[in-house]
Amino acid sequence: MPDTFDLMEFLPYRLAILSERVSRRLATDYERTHGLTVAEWRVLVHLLRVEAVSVRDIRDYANLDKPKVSRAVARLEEAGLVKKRRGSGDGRLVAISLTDAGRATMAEVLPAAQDVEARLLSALNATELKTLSRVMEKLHAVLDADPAARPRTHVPATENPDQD
Amino acid sequence: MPDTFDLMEFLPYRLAILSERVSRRLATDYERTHGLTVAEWRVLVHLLRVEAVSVRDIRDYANLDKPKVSRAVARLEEAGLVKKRRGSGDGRLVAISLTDAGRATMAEVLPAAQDVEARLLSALNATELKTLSRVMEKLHAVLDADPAARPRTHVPATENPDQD
DNA sequence: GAGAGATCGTTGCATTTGCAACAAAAGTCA
DNA sequence: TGACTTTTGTTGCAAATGCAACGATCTCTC
Repeated sequence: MPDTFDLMEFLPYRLAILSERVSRRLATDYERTHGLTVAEWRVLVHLLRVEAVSVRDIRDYANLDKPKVSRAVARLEEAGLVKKRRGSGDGRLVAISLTDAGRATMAEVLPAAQDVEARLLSALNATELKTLSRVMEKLHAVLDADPAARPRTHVPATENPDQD
Repeated sequence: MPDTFDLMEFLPYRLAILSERVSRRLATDYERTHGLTVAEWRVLVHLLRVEAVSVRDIRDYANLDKPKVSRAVARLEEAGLVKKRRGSGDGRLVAISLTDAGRATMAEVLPAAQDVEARLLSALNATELKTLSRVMEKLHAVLDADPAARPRTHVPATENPDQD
C-alpha cells in the first residue's frame, strides 16, 4: 500500500468534484427560479429536440433510471409543463411531449444554462476543447472495454467508422 | 430559444455522465468486497495520509458535507475500521484515525482503485493528461469567479504563483 | 391463437440525502 | 466574569434515491 495516495490527484475524484460543482452551479438557476430538479431539467431538455418520446427514450438519452424519469415526468405533468398520452400503436409506450407552458419555461431557463456553459467554454481555447472531448471519449472507451463498468446508454455517432 | 440544443454536447452534462460512470466503476469494487460507500471510501483514503483529523478536515478535503462525514465515520467506527477520541485541547474536535483493521482494509481495496485509475490514465498520452489537468483547473477557475457557484473547499497549491 | 418470455412504465420500500436545528465548547469583548 | 457570537459535530426530518416487484402489453413460437 503506497503511503502516498492523494485523493486530490486521483483522477476519478477530480472528475467527481468538478462535475458536481458544475452541476450544482447549473442547478442553482433552474432550481431557484422554477423549482426544477436535475432529472426534470434533463427531461425537458430532451423534449426540446423531439416531438414525443417514451420513458425509455428519455432514460437512455438523459442517463436516468426508469423510476426517476417516470416520477420526473409525473411532476412535470402536474406542473403543466409536459403532457402525456398513451401511445397509439404500442399500448405500453407513453408519448411525452412539451406543452406551450413547458416550452415557455425552457425559453426562460435555457439562456442561463447556456451562459454558464459559455463562460466555462470561454476559458478554453480551441485546442483544449478538442483535447477535452477526445480525452473524455477515450476514458469512456476504457470503461466500454471493462465488463465491470456500466455500459453507456448512448454511444455517440462515430466520426471515423473505419478504425480497427 | 435555439431549436438545436443537444444535451449530448452540453459540457456540464458530458462531465456528469463521465464522472458518474467512473465513480460507479470504482465503487463497484469497494462496495462489493467491503460494503463501503463513496463517503466511507473517501474518509478512509484521507485518513491514510494523516495521523488524526477532525470531521471538518475530512469535510474540506474529501468534499463531503458535515452530516455525511459524521455518519460515515460512525459506520466506520462501528465496523472497527476507524477509532475516534475526543480531542485533547479543543474539546469540540474529534480525533479520527485508522485502526489496524482499517489499514488492512485499505491495503485490500486500494490496488483495485489504482488499477482502475491506471487503466484510465493509460489511455491518455502525456500531453492529453497535462491538458486535462489544465482544463479542469481552468473550469474550476471560472466557477471560482462566479458568486453563484459553491466555493471550493480545497484549492490546489499553485505551481506558478506568478501569473496575472 | 395459446402460452412463454420479454418489455414498458409505475409503485413500494428501505436507505440515503441535504438542509436546518441543535447542544457543547471555544472565542470575543466589555 | 459574563453575555454574545462563532465553531464543531450530531441529530431530526422531509424529500430523493436505487432497486426490485408488479401489472399491462407486446412478441415469438409452436
